[in-house]
Amino acid sequence: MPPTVTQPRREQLLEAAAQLFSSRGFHAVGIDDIGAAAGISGPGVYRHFASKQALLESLCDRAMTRMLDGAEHITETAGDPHTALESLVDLHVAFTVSERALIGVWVREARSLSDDVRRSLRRRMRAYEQPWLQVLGDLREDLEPAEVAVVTGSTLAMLNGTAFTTPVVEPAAQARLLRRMALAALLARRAPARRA
Amino acid sequence: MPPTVTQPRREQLLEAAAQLFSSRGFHAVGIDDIGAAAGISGPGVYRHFASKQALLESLCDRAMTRMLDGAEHITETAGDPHTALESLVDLHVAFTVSERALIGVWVREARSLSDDVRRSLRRRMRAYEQPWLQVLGDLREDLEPAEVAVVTGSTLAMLNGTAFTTPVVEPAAQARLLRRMALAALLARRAPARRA
DNA sequence: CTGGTCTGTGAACGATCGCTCACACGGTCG
DNA sequence: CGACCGTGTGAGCGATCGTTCACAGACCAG
Repeated sequence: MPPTVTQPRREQLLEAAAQLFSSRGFHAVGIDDIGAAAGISGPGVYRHFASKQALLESLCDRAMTRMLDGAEHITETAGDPHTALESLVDLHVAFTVSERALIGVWVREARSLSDDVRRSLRRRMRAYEQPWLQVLGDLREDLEPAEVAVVTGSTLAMLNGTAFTTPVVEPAAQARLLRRMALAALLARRAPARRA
Repeated sequence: MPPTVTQPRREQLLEAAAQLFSSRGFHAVGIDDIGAAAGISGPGVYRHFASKQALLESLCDRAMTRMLDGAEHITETAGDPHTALESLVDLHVAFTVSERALIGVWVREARSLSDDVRRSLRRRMRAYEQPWLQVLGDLREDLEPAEVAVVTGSTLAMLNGTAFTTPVVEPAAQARLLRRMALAALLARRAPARRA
């Protein structure tokens, strides 16, 4: 076994909190639980974070930052709309696989944020959705802008939903399935292809 | 205006709790809030429910019962697999529209239930998904059973996800969109139909 | 009228929990 | 060495909140 490089305490706390908040919920997790999961106990957490709220804010901020970092990279290398959409889907699917806990926290615990922080994060979320709306608006001229938004939001909800179910197939296979489903949902026009 | 028939207090409490739990979260809502929203105050709630937990259990039980009631009705009148699947989708879409609050409570607050109750409800949820797995297994011979389960769960997650977003188009239009997306996602095989 | 049940109230209790505080230990610097 | 700083601890405070309790009015039966 290679020598285990111990992460800085702050990082341990963030990962512990992500796991705990995601599985048990923000209000059901105590400061003592978080500290214990990171190897210290109780009030030691306050040497690294100002409050339990601040921990939650750091987690949601981190989730949003990581999503935006990837999305920015996509829009730069934009090809034709269809491949761009495929790239966006692939990116988000990969994110739901690699950052399950962060997704779960963001989706389920955003309500527990202060109004200011929640508004700010929602703004950044809209920025994340912007390329989706742009690309899908080009591909789906049969839809009004509001409908494009609904389709985008529902697709993201489907992908994010995997953070709430225990995985039952290997991650790669699940990613392929989700990719196909997402693209089908995004591009579904009237009279979906029906096979004999 | 017809004379307003005042609902029994117990029903007022359930609806108030559904709204509050769904929008603010179980732990963030106080007994006083629930009572106030139902026209009584604080401890009066305990004349109708044994505890706050019991209220949550009643709500989740009600959500599951209403879902199962409808699903049972479908499997009786089963036609060919494809129309059966369409009926299942239509039913669930209608449910997400008419029972937004209950869906939100069930999806986000199931963690706050006792282990016993949660297990029982999860069992009933599997019963609800059973016809989906049956029908979809017939239609998608390219998938293994575990994959059929993933596709079903993801589709339901997409539909349920609408409980978390403020509706932006009229309900009927949203229902049509969701129906088409769900069917496309459920039936998406490799190489989704690509248009010029 | 009298006794009983149902439903409501305000006051208060008890437990939980986020958070603060006084203190301790190990490093580093002058 | 001694001062300081970063990091940890256990004890305890203060507030919130679910819950209980004693009591009161409405309604009904006998």
